[in-house]
Amino acid sequence: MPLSVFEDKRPLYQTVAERLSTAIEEGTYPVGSMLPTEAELCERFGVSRQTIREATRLLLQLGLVSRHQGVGTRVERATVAETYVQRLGALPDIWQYVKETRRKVLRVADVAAGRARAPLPGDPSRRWRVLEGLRFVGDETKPIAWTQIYVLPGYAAVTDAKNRDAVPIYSLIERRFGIKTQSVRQEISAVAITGEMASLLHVTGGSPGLSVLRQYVSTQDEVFEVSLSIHPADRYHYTMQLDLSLGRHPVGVAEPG
Amino acid sequence: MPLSVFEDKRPLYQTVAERLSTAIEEGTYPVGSMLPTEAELCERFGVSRQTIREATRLLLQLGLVSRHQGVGTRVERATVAETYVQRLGALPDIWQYVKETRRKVLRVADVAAGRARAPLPGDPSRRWRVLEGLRFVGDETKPIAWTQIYVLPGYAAVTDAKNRDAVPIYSLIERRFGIKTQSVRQEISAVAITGEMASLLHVTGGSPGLSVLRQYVSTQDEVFEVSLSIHPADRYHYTMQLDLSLGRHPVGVAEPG
DNA sequence: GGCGGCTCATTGTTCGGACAACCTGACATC
DNA sequence: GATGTCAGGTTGTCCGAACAATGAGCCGCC
Repeated sequence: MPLSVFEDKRPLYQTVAERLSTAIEEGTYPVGSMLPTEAELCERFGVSRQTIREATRLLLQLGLVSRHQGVGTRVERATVAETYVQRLGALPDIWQYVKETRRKVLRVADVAAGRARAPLPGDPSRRWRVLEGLRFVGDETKPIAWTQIYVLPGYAAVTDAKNRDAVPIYSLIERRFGIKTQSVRQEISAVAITGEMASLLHVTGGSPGLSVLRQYVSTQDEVFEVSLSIHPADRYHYTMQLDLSLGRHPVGVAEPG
Repeated sequence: MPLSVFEDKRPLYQTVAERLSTAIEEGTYPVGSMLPTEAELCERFGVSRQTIREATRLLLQLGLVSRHQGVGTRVERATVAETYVQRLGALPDIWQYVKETRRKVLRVADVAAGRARAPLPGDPSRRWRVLEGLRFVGDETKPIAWTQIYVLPGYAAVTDAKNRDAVPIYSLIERRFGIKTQSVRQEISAVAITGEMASLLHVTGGSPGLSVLRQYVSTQDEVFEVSLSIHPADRYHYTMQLDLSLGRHPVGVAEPG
């Protein structure tokens, strides 16, 4: 079982890592079971503990194993995780147009969650601050979107901020209240643009529109902002790219095992 | 400059890493410059090289520095990269319904890129194989989508496969020709459903629909499949979640510096 | 039975040392 | 000027060793 002296230009720990990952894939060490202890691996491969730790560190990065002090090294997966991810440098990239557009607020009001146009989480009788308006690009007179932004009452103060129309609301809330956006949920669908909204957007009634609903979730797991945008079909489309990504991709927050 | 004996329960290398990252953020070591050599850092902090390497390994994982054998350790960023990512366990998750739906192909033909309904890359005169049909969910008689799938002529053979209607086409191509999907570009927009498509989808002419256009790019950087789906507004919406992610996020392939 | 403390196995951290691999720049050579 | 060679410096790899931190299980006490 000790490593052969031949055949190897690569570092020792890489060879060890490959042997281990092969063994894992072949079921020698089933998912959920424990890898031999570091001391035992040292003996088996005839290398130092440093080398074993460097090898298992590679497996760790690939998400194949997890190490637990006082317990041991557990096999988590048989094969490398493969995931497609959409990367955004920052949240504003969601709207690729956010920098070149301006917002015009038409109405500010308080509304009960149950009576809002957008689905708001929590108690239906809870009141949210809502900012309603239009979004324009450049000097165009035709708006690119009709928008509603719902803000939790506790953060409603930001709707009075001077730079309210120049900076994204979620960003104002983050700065003013020291919270951080943990995730954004989006729901995109098609709708018919009718009634007052149609005339505001300069389209004929019943025209198709793209509806984008977003929920901003803070690190405290609180939905602190919900936004709804309706775009005329010919003035906006949503593009994204998903890239293949290998390695460690925790599927959830729960610990495996 | 050596570390104080007091105040520290954390591992040494973490303290060192924090001191270094602070120095980087404050501009003591500007982006693009070289960190002191490991030997020098050992002296300055009064720790062993192992500790220094463990510390810089942390900075490495955060994307703050890069190490180059024979050269040194270079500062790459002043602050931690922050990114929002959408994770998909596997490509089929794009359609969360893919497993519960079935495809019915109405037409198979060859068409020049320039005359296709979907924008196809490359020479407009190049001919693609196109699979046109409907997608149903369960036993419903109303289709959930009208779809077109364009396949490069070289891979057109898969459109004759027995399990053509049960497995995603891109997956067939991957398996049969041994290629791998590197990325998927998506464009989502709203459209009006008219003409023949409206009657096939059982909606009245002019109804709003959600259009999803996808380009599948292989690891050889070749667009090998393009798909177009039109969904009636009330029968489908696209949901996704973007999660905050810290650490190393190479924006491009190019090497920094 | 349940609780607390003890022991023991295992990984985490840190030291000191040695040589290999690699890059850069200076120098010699053609 | 272009090319090859060499020396020096820097990170990469590997060894041996020791102690700390942690978690699981055992055991006794209440």
